Amino acid sequence: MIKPRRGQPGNKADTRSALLDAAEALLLEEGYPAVTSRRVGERAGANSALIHYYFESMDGLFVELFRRGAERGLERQAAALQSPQPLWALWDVLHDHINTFRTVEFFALAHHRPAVQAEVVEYSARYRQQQLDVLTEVLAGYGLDAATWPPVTLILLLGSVSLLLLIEKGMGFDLGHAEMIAVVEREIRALEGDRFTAHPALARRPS
Amino acid sequence: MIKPRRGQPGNKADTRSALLDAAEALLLEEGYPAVTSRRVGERAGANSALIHYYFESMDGLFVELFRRGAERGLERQAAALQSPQPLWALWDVLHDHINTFRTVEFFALAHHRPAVQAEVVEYSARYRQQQLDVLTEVLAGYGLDAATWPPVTLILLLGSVSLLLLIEKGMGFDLGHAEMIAVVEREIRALEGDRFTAHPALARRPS
DNA sequence: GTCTATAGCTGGATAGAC
DNA sequence: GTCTATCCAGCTATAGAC
Repeated sequence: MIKPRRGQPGNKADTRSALLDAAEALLLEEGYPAVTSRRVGERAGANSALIHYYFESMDGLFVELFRRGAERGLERQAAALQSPQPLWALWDVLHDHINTFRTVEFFALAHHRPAVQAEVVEYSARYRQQQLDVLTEVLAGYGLDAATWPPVTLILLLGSVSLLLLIEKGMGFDLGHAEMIAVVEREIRALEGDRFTAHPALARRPS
Repeated sequence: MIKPRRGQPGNKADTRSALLDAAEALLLEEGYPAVTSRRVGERAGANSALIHYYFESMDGLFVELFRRGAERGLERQAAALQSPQPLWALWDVLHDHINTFRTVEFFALAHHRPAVQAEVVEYSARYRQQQLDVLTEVLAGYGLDAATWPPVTLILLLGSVSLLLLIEKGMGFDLGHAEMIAVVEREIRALEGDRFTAHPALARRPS
């Protein structure tokens, strides 16, 4: 449990990862303005000058950080979509607050760092396309009329509702949230039936 | 059309407003990180020290700026809700990209300025309550079953969809947006009938 | 690879003249 | 009220020793 410092034996070449990990922790705990070269270096137990050695610039660090998280998210979503109940699984993934917090911070960052924006747009398209590829067939299998409810609209509804709910909840405001969640889950149930297993987040929570 | 400088006759005591206007312009054009004391002062044709004279701190400026805009928005929303077609009118108001951009910037700001967060939460509640007060009756009048579709859920759906669409559009990403808008407007039409008048934004646009 | 040291800039805030 | 001048802090980035 000793926090290893860089440059010691046994910790060779993962300074790069340590910097990314430190940046991610700061991003989640305090938001992107807290992700400065000095603080990232300090938190990683390394020198801030190394950020420029590994990533060229703060822009490079942010882009790399976003990519790493987005790739993980895509894999996680792909796994969820392969569940026997892809709608429930997708709802659970979207409803994860850590993921959403990350997303919101990068949306905000994208406003002012063109390099980040390009990355966010590219991965947004990949996320949505992946959802579409799987759910188009699944929803047709549920007997949903694609002319009336194009799959992409259900995807957007799920995504937008969970985003807004999590943003608001993060600020300590939740007027109407319970009703909204009840309605969403009722509609999922109408298509996909009752959840087979418990909500992963609940299952993971110690009783 | 001459940009007046502070301190000249005929422009007496509105330096305060000029500072707020400058801050707002910067916020909308470049996002909140561009709203610095120096730049606000410069843009307002005034001295940056005056920000501390009028608002005590940058925090004070942001809070005041948010309040001013939020009050205007509330009035605008109240007017929309009194329309003969309140759902169409609300959809139009929510769909306004300037307003939404403002909102998103302040959501982001709220993450790191507790004073701003408190303000955002308070006004969020007032917005939603105002929507509820009017639409609860209206929707009942349309014959909508409140047990199945509580009014607050429709309000949240409209709000969340327009927020996500505008965020994405702002980044140059709009996969599925057309389908989503078509579905939303179809559902509004089912409740409230065809729009009586053209979309205000379209009506305002020069041919 | 990792460090120290530092240049160069921009920010918020305040003191005090007018 | 409005300005100038200034303090102090924090940031990114780079040069160069080890």
